[in-house]
Amino acid sequence: MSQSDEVDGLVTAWQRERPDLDVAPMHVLSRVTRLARHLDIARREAFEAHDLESGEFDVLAALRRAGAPYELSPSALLTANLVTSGTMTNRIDRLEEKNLVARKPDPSDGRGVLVKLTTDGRNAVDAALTDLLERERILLAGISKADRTQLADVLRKIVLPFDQVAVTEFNDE
Amino acid sequence: MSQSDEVDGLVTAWQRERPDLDVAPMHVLSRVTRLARHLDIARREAFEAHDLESGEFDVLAALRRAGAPYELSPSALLTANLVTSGTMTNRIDRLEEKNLVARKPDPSDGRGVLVKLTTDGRNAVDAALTDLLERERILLAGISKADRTQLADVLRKIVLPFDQVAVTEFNDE
DNA sequence: CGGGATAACTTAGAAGTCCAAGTAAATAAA
DNA sequence: TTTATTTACTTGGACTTCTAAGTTATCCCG
Repeated sequence: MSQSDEVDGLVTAWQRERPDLDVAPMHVLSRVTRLARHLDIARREAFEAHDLESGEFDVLAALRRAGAPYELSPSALLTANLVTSGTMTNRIDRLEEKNLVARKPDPSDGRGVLVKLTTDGRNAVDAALTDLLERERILLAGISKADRTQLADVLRKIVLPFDQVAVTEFNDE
Repeated sequence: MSQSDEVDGLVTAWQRERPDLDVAPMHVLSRVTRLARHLDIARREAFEAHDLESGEFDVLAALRRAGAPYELSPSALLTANLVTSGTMTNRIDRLEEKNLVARKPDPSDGRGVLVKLTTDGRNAVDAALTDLLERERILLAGISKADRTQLADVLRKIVLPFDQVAVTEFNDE
Protein backbone atom coordinates (compact mmCIF):
# COMPACT_ATOMS: atom_id res chain seq x y z
CA MET A 1 0.00 0.00 0.00
CA SER A 2 1.31 3.43 -0.86
CA GLN A 3 1.73 6.17 1.72
CA SER A 4 -0.72 9.03 1.89
CA ASP A 5 0.28 12.64 1.24
CA GLU A 6 -1.16 15.98 2.30
CA VAL A 7 -3.65 16.03 -0.52
CA ASP A 8 -5.15 12.76 0.73
CA GLY A 9 -5.72 14.50 4.07
CA LEU A 10 -7.18 17.51 2.34
CA VAL A 11 -9.62 15.43 0.34
CA THR A 12 -10.65 13.46 3.41
CA ALA A 13 -11.35 16.69 5.30
CA TRP A 14 -13.47 18.07 2.48
CA GLN A 15 -15.43 14.83 2.17
CA ARG A 16 -16.23 15.02 5.86
CA GLU A 17 -17.28 18.68 5.70
CA ARG A 18 -18.98 18.65 2.32
CA PRO A 19 -20.36 15.13 1.75
CA ASP A 20 -22.70 16.65 -0.84
CA LEU A 21 -19.81 17.44 -3.21
CA ASP A 22 -17.70 15.20 -5.42
CA VAL A 23 -14.21 16.40 -4.64
CA ALA A 24 -12.42 13.72 -6.67
CA PRO A 25 -10.86 16.18 -9.15
CA MET A 26 -8.72 17.48 -6.29
CA HIS A 27 -6.77 14.24 -6.26
CA VAL A 28 -5.29 15.25 -9.56
CA LEU A 29 -5.44 19.03 -9.60
CA SER A 30 -4.42 19.88 -6.06
CA ARG A 31 -1.37 17.71 -6.57
CA VAL A 32 -0.59 19.51 -9.80
CA THR A 33 -0.77 22.84 -7.98
CA ARG A 34 1.41 21.62 -5.14
CA LEU A 35 3.99 20.05 -7.40
CA ALA A 36 4.10 23.25 -9.42
CA ARG A 37 4.84 25.20 -6.27
CA HIS A 38 7.70 22.90 -5.31
CA LEU A 39 9.00 23.08 -8.84
CA ASP A 40 8.85 26.84 -8.71
CA ILE A 41 10.99 26.81 -5.59
CA ALA A 42 13.47 24.45 -7.25
CA ARG A 43 13.66 26.82 -10.22
CA ARG A 44 14.32 29.83 -8.00
CA GLU A 45 17.07 27.94 -6.20
CA ALA A 46 18.67 26.82 -9.44
CA PHE A 47 18.61 30.35 -10.87
CA GLU A 48 19.79 32.08 -7.71
CA ALA A 49 23.33 30.85 -8.31
CA HIS A 50 23.24 32.60 -11.67
CA ASP A 51 21.68 35.80 -10.37
CA LEU A 52 18.50 35.26 -12.38
CA GLU A 53 14.84 35.58 -11.50
CA SER A 54 12.46 32.93 -12.80
CA GLY A 55 10.86 35.38 -15.18
CA GLU A 56 14.20 36.59 -16.44
CA PHE A 57 15.27 33.03 -17.18
CA ASP A 58 12.09 32.48 -19.16
CA VAL A 59 12.94 35.42 -21.39
CA LEU A 60 16.52 34.29 -21.93
CA ALA A 61 15.34 30.72 -22.57
CA ALA A 62 12.91 31.83 -25.25
CA LEU A 63 15.72 33.71 -27.02
CA ARG A 64 18.10 30.78 -26.66
CA ARG A 65 15.58 28.30 -28.02
CA ALA A 66 14.96 30.51 -31.02
CA GLY A 67 18.49 29.71 -32.19
CA ALA A 68 21.06 32.04 -33.76
CA PRO A 69 21.08 35.00 -33.99
CA TYR A 70 19.07 34.79 -30.73
CA GLU A 71 16.81 37.71 -31.53
CA LEU A 72 13.09 38.10 -30.88
CA SER A 73 10.70 41.02 -30.60
CA PRO A 74 9.14 41.89 -27.23
CA SER A 75 5.79 40.83 -28.71
CA ALA A 76 7.08 37.36 -29.53
CA LEU A 77 8.58 37.12 -26.05
CA LEU A 78 5.42 38.07 -24.26
CA THR A 79 3.27 35.55 -26.10
CA ALA A 80 5.90 32.88 -25.45
CA ASN A 81 5.95 33.76 -21.76
CA LEU A 82 2.26 34.45 -21.25
CA VAL A 83 2.80 37.77 -19.53
CA THR A 84 1.57 41.29 -20.27
CA SER A 85 3.49 43.83 -22.30
CA GLY A 86 4.25 45.96 -19.26
CA THR A 87 5.80 43.01 -17.50
CA MET A 88 7.91 42.19 -20.52
CA THR A 89 9.20 45.76 -20.72
CA ASN A 90 10.28 45.52 -17.09
CA ARG A 91 11.98 42.18 -17.57
CA ILE A 92 13.89 43.35 -20.61
CA ASP A 93 14.92 46.48 -18.70
CA ARG A 94 16.38 44.38 -15.92
CA LEU A 95 18.13 41.98 -18.28
CA GLU A 96 19.57 44.88 -20.23
CA GLU A 97 20.82 46.38 -16.97
CA LYS A 98 22.68 43.11 -16.33
CA ASN A 99 24.04 43.05 -19.88
CA LEU A 100 22.36 39.74 -20.63
CA VAL A 101 20.32 41.11 -23.53
CA ALA A 102 20.52 44.19 -25.73
CA ARG A 103 17.73 46.12 -27.40
CA LYS A 104 18.13 47.33 -30.93
CA PRO A 105 15.68 48.93 -33.33
CA ASP A 106 13.93 46.58 -35.72
CA PRO A 107 15.30 47.55 -39.16
CA SER A 108 12.09 46.45 -40.84
CA ASP A 109 9.64 48.24 -38.50
CA GLY A 110 10.22 51.63 -36.95
CA ARG A 111 7.88 50.90 -34.05
CA GLY A 112 9.54 47.62 -33.26
CA VAL A 113 12.46 46.53 -31.15
CA LEU A 114 14.58 43.40 -31.29
CA VAL A 115 15.91 41.84 -28.14
CA LYS A 116 19.16 39.99 -28.63
CA LEU A 117 20.98 37.65 -26.29
CA THR A 118 24.47 38.88 -25.43
CA THR A 119 27.36 36.46 -24.98
CA ASP A 120 26.95 36.85 -21.23
CA GLY A 121 23.25 36.16 -21.59
CA ARG A 122 23.83 33.03 -23.57
CA ASN A 123 26.35 31.73 -21.07
CA ALA A 124 24.02 32.53 -18.19
CA VAL A 125 21.00 30.78 -19.67
CA ASP A 126 23.02 27.74 -20.72
CA ALA A 127 24.48 27.35 -17.25
CA ALA A 128 21.13 27.96 -15.53
CA LEU A 129 19.38 25.41 -17.72
CA THR A 130 21.97 22.78 -16.89
CA ASP A 131 21.37 23.38 -13.18
CA LEU A 132 17.62 23.38 -13.58
CA LEU A 133 17.59 20.08 -15.43
CA GLU A 134 19.77 18.57 -12.76
CA ARG A 135 17.20 19.50 -10.12
CA GLU A 136 14.33 18.33 -12.25
CA ARG A 137 16.05 15.00 -12.68
CA ILE A 138 16.25 14.66 -8.90
CA LEU A 139 12.57 15.46 -8.55
CA LEU A 140 11.72 12.61 -10.90
CA ALA A 141 14.38 10.24 -9.62
CA GLY A 142 11.94 7.84 -7.98
CA ILE A 143 9.65 7.55 -10.99
CA SER A 144 10.00 4.77 -13.52
CA LYS A 145 10.44 5.46 -17.20
CA ALA A 146 7.05 3.97 -17.91
CA ASP A 147 5.36 6.13 -15.30
CA ARG A 148 7.00 9.27 -16.68
CA THR A 149 5.84 8.53 -20.16
CA GLN A 150 2.34 7.80 -18.99
CA LEU A 151 2.33 10.98 -16.90
CA ALA A 152 3.49 13.12 -19.80
CA ASP A 153 0.90 11.57 -22.10
CA VAL A 154 -2.04 12.20 -19.79
CA LEU A 155 -0.87 15.72 -18.99
CA ARG A 156 -0.62 16.41 -22.70
CA LYS A 157 -4.22 15.32 -23.13
CA ILE A 158 -5.34 17.74 -20.41
CA VAL A 159 -3.30 20.71 -21.62
CA LEU A 160 -3.91 20.24 -25.34
CA PRO A 161 -7.29 22.03 -25.48
CA PHE A 162 -5.69 25.17 -24.04
CA ASP A 163 -2.87 25.15 -26.56
CA GLN A 164 -5.34 24.70 -29.39
CA VAL A 165 -7.39 27.65 -28.25
CA ALA A 166 -4.23 29.70 -28.30
CA VAL A 167 -3.32 28.53 -31.80
CA THR A 168 -6.82 29.16 -33.08
CA GLU A 169 -6.87 32.69 -31.72
CA PHE A 170 -3.49 33.27 -33.26
CA ASN A 171 -4.59 32.09 -36.70
CA ASP A 172 -7.68 34.25 -36.56
CA GLU A 173 -5.69 37.40 -36.10
CA MET B 1 -1.06 8.92 -32.84
CA SER B 2 -1.75 11.66 -30.35
CA GLN B 3 -1.48 15.34 -31.24
CA SER B 4 1.52 17.33 -30.12
CA ASP B 5 1.25 20.25 -27.74
CA GLU B 6 3.40 23.32 -27.10
CA VAL B 7 5.69 21.44 -24.77
CA ASP B 8 6.55 18.99 -27.53
CA GLY B 9 7.65 21.97 -29.61
CA LEU B 10 9.61 23.38 -26.70
CA VAL B 11 11.45 20.12 -26.13
CA THR B 12 12.22 19.76 -29.83
CA ALA B 13 13.68 23.27 -29.92
CA TRP B 14 15.86 22.60 -26.90
CA GLN B 15 17.10 19.32 -28.33
CA ARG B 16 18.10 21.13 -31.48
CA GLU B 17 19.90 23.92 -29.62
CA ARG B 18 21.37 21.88 -26.79
CA PRO B 19 21.93 18.34 -28.10
CA ASP B 20 24.39 17.84 -25.23
CA LEU B 21 21.62 17.94 -22.62
CA ASP B 22 18.97 15.39 -21.70
CA VAL B 23 15.85 17.52 -21.58
CA ALA B 24 13.45 14.62 -21.04
CA PRO B 25 12.29 15.82 -17.59
CA MET B 26 10.64 18.77 -19.32
CA HIS B 27 8.07 16.46 -20.83
CA VAL B 28 6.64 15.99 -17.38
CA LEU B 29 7.57 19.12 -15.48
CA SER B 30 6.95 21.80 -18.07
CA ARG B 31 3.51 20.35 -18.54
CA VAL B 32 2.94 20.46 -14.81
CA THR B 33 3.90 24.13 -14.75
CA ARG B 34 1.69 24.94 -17.70
CA LEU B 35 -1.28 23.06 -16.37
CA ALA B 36 -0.83 24.77 -13.02
CA ARG B 37 -0.97 28.14 -14.76
CA HIS B 38 -4.18 27.28 -16.57
CA LEU B 39 -5.61 25.94 -13.34
CA ASP B 40 -4.68 29.14 -11.58
CA ILE B 41 -6.59 31.12 -14.18
CA ALA B 42 -9.60 28.84 -13.77
CA ARG B 43 -9.47 29.41 -10.02
CA ARG B 44 -9.35 33.18 -10.41
CA GLU B 45 -12.32 33.06 -12.75
CA ALA B 46 -14.30 30.87 -10.41
CA PHE B 47 -13.61 33.12 -7.44
CA GLU B 48 -14.20 36.38 -9.24
CA ALA B 49 -17.94 35.81 -9.14
CA HIS B 50 -17.70 35.60 -5.35
CA ASP B 51 -15.43 38.63 -5.01
CA LEU B 52 -12.56 36.50 -3.69
CA GLU B 53 -8.87 36.43 -4.50
CA SER B 54 -7.21 33.05 -4.82
CA GLY B 55 -5.24 33.59 -1.64
CA GLU B 56 -8.33 34.69 0.22
CA PHE B 57 -10.16 31.56 -0.82
CA ASP B 58 -7.29 29.44 0.44
CA VAL B 59 -7.63 31.00 3.88
CA LEU B 60 -11.39 30.53 3.99
CA ALA B 61 -11.02 26.96 2.71
CA ALA B 62 -8.57 26.05 5.44
CA LEU B 63 -11.01 27.35 8.05
CA ARG B 64 -13.93 25.55 6.43
CA ARG B 65 -12.06 22.25 6.24
CA ALA B 66 -11.15 22.51 9.89
CA GLY B 67 -14.82 22.01 10.71
CA ALA B 68 -16.93 23.71 13.40
CA PRO B 69 -16.31 26.10 15.06
CA TYR B 70 -14.24 27.12 12.01
CA GLU B 71 -11.45 28.69 14.02
CA LEU B 72 -7.71 28.55 13.42
CA SER B 73 -4.72 30.62 14.47
CA PRO B 74 -2.85 32.71 11.88
CA SER B 75 0.11 30.37 12.43
CA ALA B 76 -1.93 27.33 11.51
CA LEU B 77 -3.27 29.17 8.48
CA LEU B 78 0.12 30.19 7.20
CA THR B 79 1.57 26.69 7.42
CA ALA B 80 -1.54 25.33 5.69
CA ASN B 81 -1.19 27.92 2.93
CA LEU B 82 2.59 27.95 2.62
CA VAL B 83 2.84 31.73 2.82
CA THR B 84 4.75 34.06 5.12
CA SER B 85 3.33 35.61 8.27
CA GLY B 86 3.20 39.09 6.75
CA THR B 87 1.17 37.79 3.85
CA MET B 88 -1.24 36.06 6.20
CA THR B 89 -1.74 39.25 8.21
CA ASN B 90 -2.65 41.07 5.00
CA ARG B 91 -5.04 38.38 3.85
CA ILE B 92 -6.81 38.27 7.19
CA ASP B 93 -7.05 42.07 7.15
CA ARG B 94 -8.79 41.99 3.78
CA LEU B 95 -11.11 39.17 4.74
CA GLU B 96 -12.01 40.93 7.97
CA GLU B 97 -12.73 44.08 5.96
CA LYS B 98 -15.21 42.05 3.90
CA ASN B 99 -16.74 40.52 7.03
CA LEU B 100 -15.84 37.01 5.93
CA VAL B 101 -13.73 36.29 9.00
CA ALA B 102 -13.36 37.83 12.46
CA ARG B 103 -10.31 38.03 14.68
CA LYS B 104 -10.60 37.37 18.38
CA PRO B 105 -7.98 36.97 21.08
CA ASP B 106 -6.87 33.43 21.85
CA PRO B 107 -8.14 32.83 25.39
CA SER B 108 -5.33 30.37 26.07
CA ASP B 109 -2.44 32.50 24.77
CA GLY B 110 -2.13 36.24 25.19
CA ARG B 111 0.08 36.56 22.12
CA GLY B 112 -2.24 34.61 19.93
CA VAL B 113 -5.25 35.36 17.80
CA LEU B 114 -8.01 33.12 16.51
CA VAL B 115 -9.50 33.67 13.08
CA LYS B 116 -13.09 32.56 12.78
CA LEU B 117 -15.24 32.14 9.72
CA THR B 118 -18.35 34.32 9.79
CA THR B 119 -21.65 33.13 8.37
CA ASP B 120 -20.97 35.23 5.29
CA GLY B 121 -17.53 33.69 5.03
CA ARG B 122 -18.87 30.19 5.23
CA ASN B 123 -21.46 30.87 2.55
CA ALA B 124 -18.86 32.47 0.32
CA VAL B 125 -16.37 29.63 0.56
CA ASP B 126 -19.03 26.97 0.08
CA ALA B 127 -20.33 28.66 -3.05
CA ALA B 128 -16.86 29.32 -4.42
CA LEU B 129 -15.80 25.72 -3.89
CA THR B 130 -18.83 24.46 -5.76
CA ASP B 131 -17.91 26.67 -8.72
CA LEU B 132 -14.26 25.69 -8.58
CA LEU B 133 -15.04 21.97 -8.61
CA GLU B 134 -17.32 22.48 -11.55
CA ARG B 135 -14.48 24.02 -13.52
CA GLU B 136 -12.02 21.38 -12.42
CA ARG B 137 -14.43 18.71 -13.59
CA ILE B 138 -14.49 20.33 -17.04
CA LEU B 139 -10.69 20.41 -17.14
CA LEU B 140 -10.61 16.66 -16.56
CA ALA B 141 -13.61 15.83 -18.68
CA GLY B 142 -11.65 14.10 -21.43
CA ILE B 143 -9.64 11.91 -19.09
CA SER B 144 -10.70 8.37 -18.25
CA LYS B 145 -11.19 7.23 -14.70
CA ALA B 146 -8.20 4.92 -15.00
CA ASP B 147 -5.96 7.69 -16.29
CA ARG B 148 -6.99 10.00 -13.46
CA THR B 149 -6.20 7.41 -10.86
CA GLN B 150 -2.87 6.65 -12.45
CA LEU B 151 -2.09 10.36 -12.69
CA ALA B 152 -2.94 10.98 -9.05
CA ASP B 153 -0.86 7.99 -7.96
CA VAL B 154 2.27 9.05 -9.83
CA LEU B 155 1.91 12.66 -8.71
CA ARG B 156 1.59 11.45 -5.13
CA LYS B 157 4.86 9.58 -5.51
CA ILE B 158 6.59 12.72 -6.73
CA VAL B 159 5.18 15.05 -4.11
CA LEU B 160 5.45 12.70 -1.13
CA PRO B 161 9.12 13.43 -0.32
CA PHE B 162 8.30 17.12 0.06
CA ASP B 163 5.39 16.46 2.39
CA GLN B 164 7.53 14.18 4.49
CA VAL B 165 10.23 16.80 4.81
CA ALA B 166 7.56 19.18 6.01
CA VAL B 167 6.22 16.71 8.54
CA THR B 168 9.71 15.93 9.78
CA GLU B 169 10.53 19.59 10.25
CA PHE B 170 7.27 20.07 12.02
CA ASN B 171 7.95 17.22 14.43
CA ASP B 172 11.40 18.56 15.13
CA GLU B 173 10.12 21.91 16.25
C1' DC C 1 11.17 34.54 40.48
C1' DG C 2 13.94 37.32 37.32
C1' DG C 3 15.92 37.71 32.55
C1' DG C 4 17.14 35.82 28.22
C1' DA C 5 15.46 33.10 24.53
C1' DT C 6 11.19 31.92 21.79
C1' DA C 7 6.94 32.46 19.72
C1' DA C 8 2.87 34.96 17.68
C1' DC C 9 1.70 38.18 15.21
C1' DT C 10 2.07 43.16 12.88
C1' DT C 11 4.39 46.73 10.42
C1' DA C 12 7.46 48.84 6.90
C1' DG C 13 9.79 48.84 2.67
C1' DA C 14 11.17 46.71 -1.73
C1' DA C 15 10.13 44.00 -5.75
C1' DG C 16 7.37 41.98 -9.51
C1' DT C 17 3.02 41.74 -11.93
C1' DC C 18 -1.11 43.50 -13.93
C1' DC C 19 -4.31 46.92 -15.95
C1' DA C 20 -4.97 50.97 -18.28
C1' DA C 21 -3.42 54.97 -20.48
C1' DG C 22 0.19 57.20 -23.38
C1' DT C 23 3.52 57.75 -27.42
C1' DA C 24 5.08 56.70 -31.86
C1' DA C 25 5.03 54.33 -36.24
C1' DA C 26 2.69 51.72 -39.85
C1' DT C 27 -1.42 50.57 -42.39
C1' DA C 28 -5.91 51.45 -44.44
C1' DA C 29 -9.41 54.27 -46.07
C1' DA C 30 -11.40 58.17 -48.12
C1' DT D 1 -2.73 62.86 -49.31
C1' DT D 2 -4.66 63.22 -45.08
C1' DT D 3 -7.23 61.18 -41.46
C1' DA D 4 -8.59 57.13 -38.72
C1' DT D 5 -7.29 52.71 -37.03
C1' DT D 6 -4.25 49.32 -35.60
C1' DT D 7 0.16 47.69 -33.88
C1' DA D 8 4.36 47.94 -30.83
C1' DC D 9 6.08 49.10 -27.01
C1' DT D 10 6.58 52.12 -22.59
C1' DT D 11 4.88 54.44 -18.55
C1' DG D 12 2.22 55.10 -14.26
C1' DG D 13 -0.50 53.55 -10.48
C1' DA D 14 -2.56 49.86 -7.72
C1' DC D 15 -2.00 45.44 -5.62
C1' DT D 16 0.03 41.20 -3.56
C1' DT D 17 3.85 39.03 -1.94
C1' DC D 18 8.17 38.60 0.46
C1' DT D 19 12.01 39.86 3.74
C1' DA D 20 13.30 41.95 7.80
C1' DA D 21 12.54 44.37 11.82
C1' DG D 22 9.39 45.62 15.70
C1' DT D 23 6.00 44.62 19.61
C1' DT D 24 3.93 41.77 23.09
C1' DA D 25 3.49 37.77 25.54
C1' DT D 26 5.09 33.17 27.06
C1' DC D 27 8.49 29.79 28.34
C1' DC D 28 12.51 28.05 30.50
C1' DC D 29 16.29 27.85 33.47
C1' DG D 30 19.40 29.19 36.91
